[in-house]
Amino acid sequence: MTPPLTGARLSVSLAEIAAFIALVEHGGFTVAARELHLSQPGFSGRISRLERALGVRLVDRGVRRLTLTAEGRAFLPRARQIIESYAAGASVANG
Amino acid sequence: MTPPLTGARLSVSLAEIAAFIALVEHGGFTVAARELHLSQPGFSGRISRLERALGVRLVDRGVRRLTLTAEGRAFLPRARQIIESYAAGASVANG
DNA sequence: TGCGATTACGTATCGCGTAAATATC
DNA sequence: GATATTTACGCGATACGTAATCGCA
Repeated sequence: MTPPLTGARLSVSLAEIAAFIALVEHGGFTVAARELHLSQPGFSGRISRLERALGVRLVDRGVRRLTLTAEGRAFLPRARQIIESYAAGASVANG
Repeated sequence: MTPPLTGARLSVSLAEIAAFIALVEHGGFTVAARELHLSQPGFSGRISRLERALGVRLVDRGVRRLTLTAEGRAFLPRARQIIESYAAGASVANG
């Protein structure tokens, strides 16, 4: 019925998951934030909230080139699935 | 990159999507609310916010037996996919 | 009339922006 | 020393619970 969700919270919003994808695709907080029309601290907050909800670090900070943790790499395809499913559901819902 | 998302908002939380699934599985607001340890108005709010974010009605109110709208039926399998993907991603993330 | 869902409303929490601080190279 | 991210902090918005109301059979 309801899957295990080992320690993870459901308080996550799709905006936070989309932010993580954007972060990876743009290769940095600054660019991704600009792309999402968000301030840098606001964007950083979204990533932090996602990590806190998952109880795990997704990205390695302080490196010139952005790198994901092992958990981040593992989570990325799932994140894409989530957004894809939602987009499909939304388009089916309102035409 | 970022899918179309026709009019739908990303402000949706997974808790709201899970609420929709619980509503269907338990067949009513009252039971589903109790099952999620939420007050009835709180639960009703979650469903309303999801509908507002999608810009579409998911359930037919005022009917003795709970019935979904066509959009609700279409959205349901996507909702399940979303929660499934998140559960998979979360378990992969923190073991 | 009775049960189920919504509305009203107060409160606590959250989310984001501006400004300041910190860290890495 | 410059660029990139986090922290501090304040304000506006959101989410939930309690209480009251509405609606349908």
